[in-house]
Amino acid sequence: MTTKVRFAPSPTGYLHVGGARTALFNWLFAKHTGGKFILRIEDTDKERSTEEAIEAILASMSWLGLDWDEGPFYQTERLDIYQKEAQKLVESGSAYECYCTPEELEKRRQEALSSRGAPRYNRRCHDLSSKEASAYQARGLKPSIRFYSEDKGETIVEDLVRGRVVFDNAELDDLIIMRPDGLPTYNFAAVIDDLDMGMTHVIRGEDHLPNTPRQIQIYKAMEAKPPAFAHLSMILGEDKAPLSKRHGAASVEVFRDQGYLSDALINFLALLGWAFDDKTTLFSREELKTHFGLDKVTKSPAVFDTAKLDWMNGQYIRDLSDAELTEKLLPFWQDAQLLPAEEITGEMREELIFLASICRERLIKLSDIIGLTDFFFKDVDFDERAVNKVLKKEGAKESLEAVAAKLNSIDNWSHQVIDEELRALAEEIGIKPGKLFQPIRVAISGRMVSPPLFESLEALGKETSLARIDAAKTLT
RNA sequence: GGCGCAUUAGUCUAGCUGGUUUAGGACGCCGCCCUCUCAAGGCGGAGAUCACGGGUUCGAAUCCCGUAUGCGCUACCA
Repeated sequence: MTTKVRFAPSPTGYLHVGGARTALFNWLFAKHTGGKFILRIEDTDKERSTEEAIEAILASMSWLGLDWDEGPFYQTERLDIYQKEAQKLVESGSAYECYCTPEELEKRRQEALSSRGAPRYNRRCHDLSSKEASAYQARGLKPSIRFYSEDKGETIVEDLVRGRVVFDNAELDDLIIMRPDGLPTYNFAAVIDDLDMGMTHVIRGEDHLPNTPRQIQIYKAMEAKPPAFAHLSMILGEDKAPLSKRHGAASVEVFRDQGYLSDALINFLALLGWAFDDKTTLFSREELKTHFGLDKVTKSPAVFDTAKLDWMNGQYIRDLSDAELTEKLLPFWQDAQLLPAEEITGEMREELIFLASICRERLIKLSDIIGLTDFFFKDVDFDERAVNKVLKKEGAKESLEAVAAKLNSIDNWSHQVIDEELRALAEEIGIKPGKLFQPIRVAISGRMVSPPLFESLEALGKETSLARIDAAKTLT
C-alpha cells in the first residue's frame, strides 16, 4: 500500500513554525515511504480565512522546499461533497438537524459550567417532530446538523507516537458537523476529505488528539476505515508557553527575512521532536528522507531554541560556496540600499564574492552581512567609542602616518602584500602588530570590529583606503 | 470543573523489550590554544539525586500506582 499524507493548514495567518514542523514531518514521511504528500487549505472559517494568508502559506511552503504532489485543495470548493455526506448521515440516523441558536447554546453552556456540570449538548433537537421542525423553519430558522455520537463504551485511538489512548464515549457530545449556512465544521470536513482523498496516515499537532475519537466515530458511522494517526507535540517558546508572535519570530517568513537558510530551518525543525540516533545533529534533506520515521518521534513538547538554530544556520552558511553565498546575500544588500536593485555582473560581482568570502565565518544570519560590510559601500560612520579608544590614543596619529606612507608605496595591492608590508612596518617601528593594525581598522571601517583587515584594505582599494586613513588623522 | 497528553542538565535529545550508564551526543555556558579585531576552528571543563512520592524486583531513568506542574480539548476555530 502506498502511503498518502497531507498538511492541512487553515489560512488565518502566516505559516507558523509549528505548522511548518507538521508539514515537514508529513513531507518526510511521504518521501521516506515513497508516498504522496498533499496540501489542503482548510478555509471553512469564513471570518478568519484570508487570501493573503493563503499566499503567505504557499510562499513559505515553497521557500522551505516542501513541495506537494496534489493540491492545494480548498474546502470551500468542496461544499457540495460535505452537504451530500452530511445528508447521508442524517438519513442513516447518525446525524440530525438542530435548531438551537448559538445564543441559546452559549447560555446553557454557562449555566452548566456555573452549576459544576459538564457543558454538554443536551440533545434537545434530537427527537424533533416534523411539526416542530416546520415551526422553526416558519420562523426563518435554518438548522445546523449535529452528529449523533455514541455515548456508551469507549473509543480507542491507536496513536503512532503516543500509543493507545482511550476515551470514554460518555465524554463526547453531539458535535455540529454542518453550520446553518452550509459550511462544514472542522471535525467533519477533515474526516470527509481525509477519506475522499485517500489518506493512509494523519500526522498533525497534539491539539487534535482529543478530536480524534470524535472523528473515529464519524468514520464508523460512515462505515469507513479510519487512517492511522500520529500526533506531534507542541512547540514552545523560551518561557515554555506555546510559541506565538509574542515570542518574536514565530512565522517562517520572518526567519526567511532575517536570513536563515531554509536548509538550516528544516534541519532544526526536524530535530524538534525527532532524533535519528544519539550522535547526529546535521542532516541534509536526503539524509532526513532516508532516516525519518514516526517511531522515532518524541512525545514531549519542545522549546524552540533560537541559539541552536543560529549555530546551525552558521554551519549551513559555511557550507555554501562563495558564489552561492553571494547569491543569497544580494537581496540583503539590495534591501539595505547598499546595492542597486538591478542584476549585478562582471567585476562588481567578483568583488562581492570576495566580500562574501571574507565574511562567511562571521555570519550567523545572512542579514548580518549589512553591519559587517556597509563601510565598503558608503562613507565611514564612526563609532564614538572606537574613536576614543583607538584613534585618540597616544601615537595613533604617528602610526597612521607611517601606515599611509607604507601603503602608498605598495604597487601590487593585494592582501598578501599588504599583510607582509604592514608586519614589516610594525617591526621597524617596534610596536606590536595588533597595536598598529587597530587604528587602521577604525580608520577604514569606523569600528573596532571588522572583517579581516588586509582583505578589507584590498577590497576597498588603495585610493579609498589611503583617503580614509588620511581623513581619520583629523580625529586623533 | 471534566477528559486527555507530557515530565532525562538552561535548551534539543539518546537510552525506556529493567543490569554492559561512573546517564551518551548537540546547542548554550566557562577555560585554554590559534589569532590583526570579531568570528570560525581545535582542545578541555562545569552542568542531570533521570519532576516528586510510594511500590514491584536481588537490581529501575527504564515496569505499576499516586501527587505536582505544564499544555491541550471541552466552539456554528481549526
